[in-house]
Amino acid sequence: MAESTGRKRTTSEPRLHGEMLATSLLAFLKGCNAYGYQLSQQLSESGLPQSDSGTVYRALRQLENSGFVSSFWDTSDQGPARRMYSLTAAGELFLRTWIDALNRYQEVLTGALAGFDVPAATDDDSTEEEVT
Amino acid sequence: MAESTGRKRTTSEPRLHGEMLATSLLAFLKGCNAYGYQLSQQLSESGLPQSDSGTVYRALRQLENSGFVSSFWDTSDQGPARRMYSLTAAGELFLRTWIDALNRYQEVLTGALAGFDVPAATDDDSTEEEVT
DNA sequence: GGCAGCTACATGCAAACTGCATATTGCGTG
DNA sequence: CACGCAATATGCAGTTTGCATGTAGCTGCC
Repeated sequence: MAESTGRKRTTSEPRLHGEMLATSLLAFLKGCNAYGYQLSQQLSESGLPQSDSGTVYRALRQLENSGFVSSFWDTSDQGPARRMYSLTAAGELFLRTWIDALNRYQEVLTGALAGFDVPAATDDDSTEEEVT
Repeated sequence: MAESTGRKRTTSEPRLHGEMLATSLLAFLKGCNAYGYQLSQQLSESGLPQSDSGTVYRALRQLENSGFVSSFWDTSDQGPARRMYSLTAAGELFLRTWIDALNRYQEVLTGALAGFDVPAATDDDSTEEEVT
């Protein structure tokens, strides 16, 4: 319609993307093989931030280029052909490595809050309550 | 054409960036105020993936534009002036919200490795499965 | 038949982001 | 002085992303 050339970052919610999107996809594929549309919907129902379907398809392609997933065209069912993805050994290894890094990351975040108020502490916590 | 100008994506390690960098910075600032160089070094020693110092400075600027941190020039010590950052209330709220999303994200990842089905994720943590 | 609507994947574009190099200023030291 | 470190900042080109849009196959409905 009007001059809508500047589209990025308007008033929308945050979207899942980047490495967190990629690793979420790998995690879903660890459970069972799936295709893009299906994964996109699983993400919508996962409680994570929403993700753009175009970004999901591109992320899957990149994961394939990196060797973390493999794909083939599935025409066994009706409807448009589906590109079925499955996790490779390299993808699973990457996922595990990522989870290790994620634990350190989470330590940094929760460690910062630890001295103030952490409702559901991971381990023991002394008497440290709301500080206002 | 130019053979030395294209420097991206050669053979380097993964770097911390994006929202994970931003939230790590917020977490450090939750503990105490700090300036960019200092934060950049804390990140280097944190066990997280390394981060580029230029990216750190730009991330801090963006956090300030978003209202999550505030800054002032500190010239009390010797040496070049330091831009001191401190966490704002909005930044702390954002950090907490992010940690909530992070927990869901981590459930997705670890749930995938745990055993393909996490039906009762409420309070069924009596036994810990070891997945070989 | 016509056609709207859903499924499933893909891409064009401009804005945003990133890695690397480099520039700048202030200070200390041999 | 020349050099290096501390501390911040930016230019550049390649990459990623959000949003819109386009393609094609199938179903339901009149």
